[in-house]
Amino acid sequence: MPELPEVETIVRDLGRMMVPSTILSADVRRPDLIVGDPDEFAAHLKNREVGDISRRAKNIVFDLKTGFLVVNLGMTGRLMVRDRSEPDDQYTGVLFPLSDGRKLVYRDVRRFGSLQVYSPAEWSERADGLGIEPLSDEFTAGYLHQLSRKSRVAIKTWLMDQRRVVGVGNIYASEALFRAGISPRKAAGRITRAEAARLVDSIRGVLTEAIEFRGTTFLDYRDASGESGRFVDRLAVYGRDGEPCRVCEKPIRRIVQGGRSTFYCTACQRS
DNA sequence: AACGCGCCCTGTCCGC
DNA sequence: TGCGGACAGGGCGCGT
Repeated sequence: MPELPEVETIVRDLGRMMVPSTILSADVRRPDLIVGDPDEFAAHLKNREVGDISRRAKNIVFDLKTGFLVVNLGMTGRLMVRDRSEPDDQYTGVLFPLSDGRKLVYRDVRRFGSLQVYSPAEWSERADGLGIEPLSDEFTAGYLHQLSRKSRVAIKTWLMDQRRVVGVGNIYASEALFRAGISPRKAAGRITRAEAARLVDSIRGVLTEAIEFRGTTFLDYRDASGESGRFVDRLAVYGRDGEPCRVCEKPIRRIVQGGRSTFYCTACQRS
């Protein structure tokens, strides 16, 4: 569900709302969400001070000083801070009562998300194995161009593979390719150096703007207060099958790549 | 090695 | 109205 801008929005909200704070315990209602032993998970979360909350790829990372709580929202996961008295529903996966009378709630209808506790060494190894951050200085035209050389998959599918560049999912892959004027069907290995430069700028631009608008609520996404993201109004192609292109007015087309919907303008994205 | 596919799970919508 | 199929911001593990 959530891509980099949505996760970043939640991380910034949670930072304001719960740093510092203390997690009293973990009430695991849906054990299949926990990677590893749910009992060990709960044991590690007894009276843990939250030192820092950050993002790596699409993961929300709580620094508990003794280790890291890492939350991946999957498609429908939500992390919210609520008053302890507010009711929970059947989709509540894990409840974390806080020492100040509030609670951190993980809720997930489809349960594709996951929560895991890592030791500092385990987390640093895992984080090192992820692709680079698109908003970091490492993400350059040279990097993208070089790495895409040997791939024959479509560039849209390539962008969504988290082993090279993280954070870009189904919505922003389509949006970035539209901004760059590149067809989503073009083989990654045929992207030119100039196109790579445009794509890097487009990815950076669309992710940055989406963060400013607090993410895209297409269906399920909510921020840490339960509010929708406003970038949905700015989407150029995603979910606009048959509607006129905002630039040339030709109808936006939907195709399926790797089992996922892709949206693009056949006129504006010819290369 | 890279790639394509199936699967995890629940809800909603659309066509017959 | 009922039912089957497609589809929904992700990611992992498998076989080729």
